[in-house]
Amino acid sequence: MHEFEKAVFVVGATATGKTALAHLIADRLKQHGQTCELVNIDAFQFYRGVTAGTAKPEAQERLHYSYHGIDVLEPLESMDAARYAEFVWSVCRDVAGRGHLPVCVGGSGLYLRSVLHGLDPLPPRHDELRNMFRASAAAWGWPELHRWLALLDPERAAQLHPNDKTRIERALEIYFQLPEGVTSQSLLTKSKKLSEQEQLGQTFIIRVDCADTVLKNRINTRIDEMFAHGWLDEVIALRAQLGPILLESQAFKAIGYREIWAWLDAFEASPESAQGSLSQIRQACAGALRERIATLTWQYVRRQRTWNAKERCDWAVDSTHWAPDQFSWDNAFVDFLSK
RNA sequence: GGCGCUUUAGCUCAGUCGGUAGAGCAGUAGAUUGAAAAUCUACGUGUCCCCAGUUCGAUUCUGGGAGGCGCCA
Repeated sequence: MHEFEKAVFVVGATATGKTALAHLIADRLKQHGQTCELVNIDAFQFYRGVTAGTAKPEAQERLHYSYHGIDVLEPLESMDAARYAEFVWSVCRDVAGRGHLPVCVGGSGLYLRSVLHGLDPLPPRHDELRNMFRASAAAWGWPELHRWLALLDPERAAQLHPNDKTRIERALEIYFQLPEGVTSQSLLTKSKKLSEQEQLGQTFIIRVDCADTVLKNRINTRIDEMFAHGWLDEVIALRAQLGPILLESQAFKAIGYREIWAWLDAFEASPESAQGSLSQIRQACAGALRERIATLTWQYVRRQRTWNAKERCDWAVDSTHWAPDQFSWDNAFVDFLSK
């Protein structure tokens, strides 16, 4: 099974330098006559208007490296992992058709997984069903829906904790879309460890990581840069344009957006807002809010590392002392490129 | 200087009508099959500010001291 021919993946936790490494690879290969095109595998960079907080590459970089998969959705639209994999595969085929090399960059574990290995043929996302389940859960609580699931799909229910609302909801959504007599478990074939699962093409996986203290500093610096790039104004504008419905959107699940929103609410409700100026808001952003966002980002790093540890790694790059001019190719990577 | 409040986990604070204590957040580990930067799970010994007194027993009561906050001077 080949969903795409040949692709390089640059993966790793946030702020470890995936993008810089991908650009370096593209530049070096260009010198040897090989053109790369970059493909975003980040679950938030595809939303238009949600920019400052998602560390998207600069506009010139997007052109220069022929980026795909950035700003392809409106802020209130949503994506799912299976659709996303289809998109990446088709982009990679196009890129290969031009004789270029696709380099996929990103840190979203489930999305990487679905691109690298594919997902089993379960029924798709179904928002009407989800809304029904959510209404029931609001009345009865998720443990009650878990008990219900235990009657309908006992095998799946046994795997899920009664509080795991995301997965209970998904399991019910699957159950109600399957023909009678077909169980979700009977459709599952991908139960092997990720590192042992079949690959859907010829892939080379580069994993970037960085020492904790350095990474924490980079995260802080990056958050400062995000605010300097107008993160706050971006949230203010989106809020005025689209309103509270944004809080329900997938795009706004990106770290920091809901936190900034809540801070704006609190600020407007406070007495200081009467004579409050934007500079006061910016000051506050440099304080407690910034801390909170750094904490959330670090927690995310930990989750990414837990996930990444289970995926194959062909070349581990340590970006702690990042020096592009001293960077040398890994032999396995050279072999992969020449194949 | 006087009066009041306060001192308990890395932080914010509960609580023990006297039997050595627990939430949230943080932290650590793990999970993850179409929301994934999401979501979920597990993990809690800390001179209960210090000294003395009462008591079988004090983090808890009493007295003194020290730090913090507030009000009055």
